[in-house]
Amino acid sequence: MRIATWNVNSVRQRLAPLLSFLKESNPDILCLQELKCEETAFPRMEVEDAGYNVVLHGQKTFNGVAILSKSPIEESTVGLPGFDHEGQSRYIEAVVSNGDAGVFRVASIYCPNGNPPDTPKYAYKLRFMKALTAHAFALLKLEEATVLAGDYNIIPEPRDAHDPSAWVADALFLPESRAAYRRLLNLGYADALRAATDDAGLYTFWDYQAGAWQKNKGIRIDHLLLSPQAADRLARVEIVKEMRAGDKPSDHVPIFAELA
DNA sequence: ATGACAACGCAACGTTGA
Repeated sequence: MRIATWNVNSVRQRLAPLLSFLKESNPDILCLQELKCEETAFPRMEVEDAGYNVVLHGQKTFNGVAILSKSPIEESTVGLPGFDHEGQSRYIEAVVSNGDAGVFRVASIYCPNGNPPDTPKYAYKLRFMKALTAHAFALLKLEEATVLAGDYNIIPEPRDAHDPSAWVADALFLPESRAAYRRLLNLGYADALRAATDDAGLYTFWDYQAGAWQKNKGIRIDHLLLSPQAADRLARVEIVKEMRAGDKPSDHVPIFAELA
């Protein structure tokens, strides 16, 4: 069972790379973030023709999250429970029965960026993380194979940035942000990549500006968090780095967890 | 060298993102 997450930075601009990713990488489940369109503008027919069921929470211009699944989606909920999202579409959760692989609960999450830190945007980010942590704690009690996947907009550790010193005052790397991420891990969720490797220099985002990709000045901010029941089955993690080098790339690349 | 990007809405350039 292969589950991936990808911030596409506009699903309409990324339709060709998305369809080629579905065909070549063949994920069973794919979580998307930053759709940047309302549900009526989502390329549903193209995605369904590629063999996927879809649930999504769209929004004009900004945000927007989706879950794509080869197997039928049995139930889905829109929005982070207990959180006043103020009109921002950043969370969708679904239960998928994946044949012999069993039942999975999956969330596609687009955590707020939070910059600049001295504004309400940062307070919103921390408030989102607090609500996410409370919900993640409640989900643990279900004792299911759960994957909380998405763009967390948090660099967990210095080894997750090409130049950590450049990020010390940024909402993505401030101590409060990193502590909020650690609180999720401390509940008992595993950061899939860190369960697989200790290597530094593994990134999921490279800025469009200043040749960041060519210089490999990246950061790791897209994460798959696994409940104990999911983590027990983790076989492999892969960052699909080559997607950043393709035509009209997103500034993020997909990351996969393969569960046995 | 102090610039360098992309997407949106909407038809000029300000806002947002990271």
